[in-house]
Amino acid sequence: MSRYAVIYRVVSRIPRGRVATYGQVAELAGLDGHARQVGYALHALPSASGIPWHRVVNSFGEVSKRSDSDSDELQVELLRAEGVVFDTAGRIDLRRFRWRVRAKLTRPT
DNA sequence: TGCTTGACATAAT
DNA sequence: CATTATGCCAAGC
Repeated sequence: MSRYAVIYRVVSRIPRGRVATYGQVAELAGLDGHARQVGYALHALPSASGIPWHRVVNSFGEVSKRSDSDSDELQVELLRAEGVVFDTAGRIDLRRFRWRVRAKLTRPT
């Protein structure tokens, strides 16, 4: 199985209205630490793949700006359409929208 | 075939 | 969470 396939599977598992970071996806995909490949996998991902790639953001909960097109805007729109709220800095409050599947990553203060 | 770049993360400063 | 440096895998040239 390609590493990409695992990544896609994990991304597909992200609940609607929730977001996950590249690092988290990488960890869940078994690519612990290889967050870069997650982003690259999504980059190579076709638009019609049905994968909710827009639910994947960087560590700051912000939509990463890529070299190509205005897909970043699209990603924001898609997330907002799912109920995800962006603050004035264009970032997501991970404390509320972070996809918690791993208690290890959650920090209940 | 080999080097550079890329939707990032983490540790150190 | 600021910046800088390093690591990882795959794709492009």
